[in-house]
Amino acid sequence: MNNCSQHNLTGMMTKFTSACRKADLKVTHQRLEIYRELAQAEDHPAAEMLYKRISKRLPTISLDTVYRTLATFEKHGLISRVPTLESQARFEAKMARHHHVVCSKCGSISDFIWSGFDETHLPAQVADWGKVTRKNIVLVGICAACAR
Amino acid sequence: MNNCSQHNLTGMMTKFTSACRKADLKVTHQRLEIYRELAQAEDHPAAEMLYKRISKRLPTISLDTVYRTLATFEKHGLISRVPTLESQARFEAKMARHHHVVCSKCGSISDFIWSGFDETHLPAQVADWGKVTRKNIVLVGICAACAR
DNA sequence: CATGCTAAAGATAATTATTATCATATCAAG
DNA sequence: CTTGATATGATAATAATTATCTTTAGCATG
Ligand SMILES: [Mn+2]
Ligand SMILES: [Mn+2]
Ligand SMILES: [Zn+2]
Ligand SMILES: [Zn+2]
Repeated sequence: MNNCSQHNLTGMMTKFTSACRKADLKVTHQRLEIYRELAQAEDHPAAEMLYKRISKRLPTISLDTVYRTLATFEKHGLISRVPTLESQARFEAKMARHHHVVCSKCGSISDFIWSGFDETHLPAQVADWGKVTRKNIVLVGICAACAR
Repeated sequence: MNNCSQHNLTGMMTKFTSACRKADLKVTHQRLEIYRELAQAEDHPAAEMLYKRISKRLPTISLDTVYRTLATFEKHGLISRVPTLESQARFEAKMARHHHVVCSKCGSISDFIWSGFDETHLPAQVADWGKVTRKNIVLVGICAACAR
């Protein structure tokens, strides 16, 4: 788990920049740093955590900017919010289809892929409900570290 | 969707009462009302929403009691918290295995069952991560009502 | 490469969601 | 009915997120 090293960062940054241009979003220093930090994070950080990490390099950034920027990115489909059981929102820049395991003890979130599931058709009753845009699996359990 | 009328309420209340006794939880008026309200709700209400509904019948109840009681119930496995993308926690008393569809427009949460999925084995990599206790699917999309 | 328009950032404060503290009330055992 | 432990309600605190408003800085244009 979590050993799939993220696609090359420089490539992601280039794509990010052009996506901003396309979406009429200004490519600011803050946005670049927030995106970069999230893109290289493997732990699905919350806004507060991202803020702490970015502050080291960019001490003038405000927490509010992090929140607003994440919301903007999400709206434009540049990042996504991870479904969780806690009250704090968690984010990721990895947009490739994958799923999550959450440790109910330490709150860590890890990725896993399951193409077999991705290819399966949803049960018929779901079609009546409306139009599904994302299929996420959220496993909950106790990670190896927490199980000691 | 959502047409599976909840198992008979009286039965749920009886089971709830004996579960409380077994767990050394006092069977208070408030706990009964909170559980009853949640058991008959089909919409996975947040604490605030439950509070509003219960207040009509029990005007002296406090929001804090609702929060504490839900936390207690959850700890004892009497109810569960629904994974969501929003910052407000949502709950349900239905403990039978099932999954959720979330409307990203109106925030409504509906149930669906998928025994085919429930019986499938998880991919091998997950076993290395730790011990999984719950497998939830969270579909995100636009419900028929919101799609107009 | 200066100028000006406009979106974005930062400071500040306000909301919203949830949790803690503590005095009083209530459950349930004897 | 008395008693002792627990739960509740009042109050206040904390955590998470969002709004307002002034200043700053992308970036298009000449
Ligand atoms: Mn992920
Ligand atoms: Mn449900
Ligand atoms: Zn853990
Ligand atoms: Zn809807």
